[in-house]
Amino acid sequence: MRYWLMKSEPADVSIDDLATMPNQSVAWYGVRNYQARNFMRNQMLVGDGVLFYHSNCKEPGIAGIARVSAPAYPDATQFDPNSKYFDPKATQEQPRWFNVDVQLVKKIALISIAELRSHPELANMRTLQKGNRLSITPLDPAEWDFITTRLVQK
DNA sequence: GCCAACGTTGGC
DNA sequence: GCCAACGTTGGC
Repeated sequence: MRYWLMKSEPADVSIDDLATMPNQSVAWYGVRNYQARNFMRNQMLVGDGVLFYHSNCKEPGIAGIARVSAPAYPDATQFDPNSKYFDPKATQEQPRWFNVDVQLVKKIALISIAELRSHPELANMRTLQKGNRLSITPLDPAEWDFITTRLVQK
């Protein structure tokens, strides 16, 4: 069992959007970075813990707790010429991009990036490092525990 | 809107 | 295989 932080732009898919999806589950489509793809394809398992993070928005931060609900499979948007995620070099026989499904566990009161930065326990979180842009990052179990037991409001 | 940081592309 | 140029990310 691993733990992950996954960034989503709320203008695209927000925590409230996730809550309205069938089974409160969504395909994590659109990842076009090899490192993030490899995390999904090679390491993520059903049941892994996910922090759902709102990025590139007015109030960046952790907006909810989620879980991996399906193992990686080819990202459908790479085959769709009308999608902004279309990849002409991808084929059905040799897909280039993969995604897992992510399911809501619960929405939480937003934990802002400023709050995350204020805790020394979280100083090594990759999302908080200068220049980090990776949209999927592994979390230490200690970081997951700290956030889900100390920072999530009851 | 700015811009630092980073990943990808493509000419050589 | 190097590396400059370019495009993107994402907090501020």
